[in-house]
Amino acid sequence: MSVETSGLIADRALLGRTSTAERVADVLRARISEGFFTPGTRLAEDAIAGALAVSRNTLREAFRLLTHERLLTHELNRGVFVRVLTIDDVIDIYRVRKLVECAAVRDLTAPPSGMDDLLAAVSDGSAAAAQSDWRGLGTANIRFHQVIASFAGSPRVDELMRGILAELRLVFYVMQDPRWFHEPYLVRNGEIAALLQEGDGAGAADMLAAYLDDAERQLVGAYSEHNPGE
Amino acid sequence: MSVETSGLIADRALLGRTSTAERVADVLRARISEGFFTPGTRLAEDAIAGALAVSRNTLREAFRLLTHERLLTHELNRGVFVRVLTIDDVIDIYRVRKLVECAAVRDLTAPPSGMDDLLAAVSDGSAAAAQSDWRGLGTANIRFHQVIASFAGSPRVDELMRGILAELRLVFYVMQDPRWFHEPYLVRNGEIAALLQEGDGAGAADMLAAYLDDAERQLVGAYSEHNPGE
DNA sequence: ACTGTAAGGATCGTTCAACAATCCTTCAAG
DNA sequence: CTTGAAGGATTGTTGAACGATCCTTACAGT
Repeated sequence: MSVETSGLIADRALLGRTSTAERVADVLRARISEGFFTPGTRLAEDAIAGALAVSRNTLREAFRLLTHERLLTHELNRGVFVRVLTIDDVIDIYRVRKLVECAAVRDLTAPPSGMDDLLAAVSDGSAAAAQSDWRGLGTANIRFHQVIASFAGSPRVDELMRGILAELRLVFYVMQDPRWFHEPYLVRNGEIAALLQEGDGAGAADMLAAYLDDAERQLVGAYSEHNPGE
Repeated sequence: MSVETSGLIADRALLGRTSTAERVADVLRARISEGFFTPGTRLAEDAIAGALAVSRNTLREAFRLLTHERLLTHELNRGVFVRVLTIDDVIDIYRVRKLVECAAVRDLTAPPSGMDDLLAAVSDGSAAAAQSDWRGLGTANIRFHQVIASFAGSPRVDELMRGILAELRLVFYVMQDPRWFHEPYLVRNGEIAALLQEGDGAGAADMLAAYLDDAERQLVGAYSEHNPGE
């Protein structure tokens, strides 16, 4: 190479433009996670293709992406629907979270890089709670755990966690009253962060496990009550 | 319900027929994992659509699926290619395997259900090795670890593992001499299975960690030698 | 009241053809 | 050896079309 190009390889990602199908998927993903499309809603091809001004074929590519992310379910000849999670799904999601999040922190003996992101998520949560912004509290809480998983230092774990938490959001928007669900865990997030800053990964892992058990219990309880069947 | 239907819910999956795009994805996935399409190969839309007698649109849906599974990469306006793993990918794959497989067995205190599948994988591997069927040995080895992950009892972990191991196969077919890579681990698989049968999950987890460290080292060494760049 | 059948409309599944946008190759010029 | 331009090839996206499947409604039949 004649000139210094090594500084540019980090910019490659910026060049990776995005196709229409992916942008459509982004829009739908955002709409779903914001609760605009609630679980169980059917997404008709003609209607949505028309509304977004894309062709049905392109929309179907986007549907395939989101179906693979488990945000949509696809029933042959019936269309795609926003996923409705069963209790088993919720249980499994927490199984994965316990496995991943605890393993990500258990072997830590020093505050990992990215610790500031974790503290930022905690303080953002506090700020949101102080303003009674319960939706913001939920977002901060989710980011907290995303950062926890990132301590594994693995892109694949990050992506897994992103998907798992996106699924979990499907539940949050089914039940009203996010305050009731998110507020109790604000303090515990702070305690976990403190343990990690002291380099006590094992202690943080134990506390996380208890945390997740409680959250799962609470969620399953509310869910089976809200959805007596199944 | 007037009749006993609870036994039928397990059959629902059988009813879920499959679309053309998914069948096409199945074909391509099999071709990739069998080494027919080697990493780096470009999959031209016209050629493959014609060969499989499906339309380009349907084929593109299949491409999207496989891209999301990380078996293909998609470059805008250039087409899709069979994924070529970098050393960082290999390292990350083993990071995930260590995290998942060890966590799946560490807390076991009794031989889990599915233990027979594990033993079957071991004996299948032995049988394949006895016949110098190195490809069969590799398959048995992969199944062994798939079963290990299944001890987590989580469908999502199962799917994650399926994807991770499918990615790993991309490496196996790049390097020749599967015997050299798979044979040394046959004995260790047996030892791990024995520990699990004694209910010593922690011991099995430790041995798995060492196993995976060795395999990663060996693979990275061979890979950087085969691929000096990067 | 319950089951079965038939017709109709709506939506999905898939294909095909077309065209613009982008990339790759070739080749000539500097 | 690099730059630029022309040309062909492939992808990205659209629109229309048609058969297949599902849903709804209506109409019997028991």
